[in-house]
Amino acid sequence: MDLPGFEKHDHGTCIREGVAAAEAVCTDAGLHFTPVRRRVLEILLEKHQALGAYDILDVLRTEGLGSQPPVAYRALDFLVKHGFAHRIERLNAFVACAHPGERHSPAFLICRKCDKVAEAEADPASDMLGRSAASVGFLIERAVVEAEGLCPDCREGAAA
Amino acid sequence: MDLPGFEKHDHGTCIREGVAAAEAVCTDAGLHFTPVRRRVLEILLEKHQALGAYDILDVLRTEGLGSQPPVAYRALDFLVKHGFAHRIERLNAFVACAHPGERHSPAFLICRKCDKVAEAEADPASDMLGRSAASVGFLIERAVVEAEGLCPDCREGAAA
DNA sequence: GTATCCTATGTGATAGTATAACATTCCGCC
DNA sequence: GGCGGAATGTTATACTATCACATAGGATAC
Repeated sequence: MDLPGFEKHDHGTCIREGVAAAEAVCTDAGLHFTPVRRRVLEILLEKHQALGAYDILDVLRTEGLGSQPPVAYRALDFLVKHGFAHRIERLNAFVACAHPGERHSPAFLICRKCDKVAEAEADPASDMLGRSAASVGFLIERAVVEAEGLCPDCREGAAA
Repeated sequence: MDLPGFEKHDHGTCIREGVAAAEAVCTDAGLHFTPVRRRVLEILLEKHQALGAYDILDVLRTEGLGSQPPVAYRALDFLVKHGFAHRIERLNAFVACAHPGERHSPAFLICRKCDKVAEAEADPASDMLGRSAASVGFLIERAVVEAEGLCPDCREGAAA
């Protein structure tokens, strides 16, 4: 499995590909990939970290792209809805999707030290939770799976 | 697996046992199971639903047990810290623990229709996420696993 | 070409969630 | 009876998110 957040990679490529993928999907589906939406996705892609809506709004503000919370929230809603970004419930924050365009049910590994977030795959039907749910007749529509701990780099540096 | 939230049960027993278990653990560990803490646990145990901190505060207020947010948050922090309750990140809300006193890493099934929450077990090391994490060297310390969907009862009643 | 509609954006106000900071009280212990 | 730690009371404020309504822009129908 590839966990882009924690491995060496060409980050410029990351950003370009993320934006390009979103653009392609939008063109295909007739969605409007407007300047604010594009810029918010770029901001998210710039780091493998989760950013709060107000962090993003701060950037938009300095760039004259919007100054009120709804501007950021609307762009984020669009990105999340169409699978270009994900919301991290644990952090009330957002990350760019690592596999835009593909159907997936994401799981996240969140480093509590450096705040990096990696996206893994966790098909809810296949694991223990899925089996418990099936056994009582619960229908899972969406699953939030967020693990918190230490990434490989931070583990090395610190005993705690 | 037993999922108390969705099965017929004697709910009075639920409450009494929950409080008794917490009391026993506190006595053992020398923790102070104060009136506010006890009452907040009771409030949570009254429903198999997640309650917001301010919902709880409303009840405390009518009973003269406290009127400001920190009162509720402090009691909830205590209950969560010692495993008598859990926070549901997806809902910014809290539920009583279904297995107080036992070590466990909980997973939740949240019904989007009736808002009931059942607690299941999801050992993060055993599933797909655990394997991805291990394969890149990520150390999982805590996992949030929250599935949203339809409980057995609500599934019957509704096509959607 | 302009009327219309739909989508997106701008903006002010407010709702909902959570914590900081500091004073006070309670209780066990010396 | 004084001390120290834990819990609580209270005020204020920070952070997260949405509502409501006005405006703009671009496509389509006539």
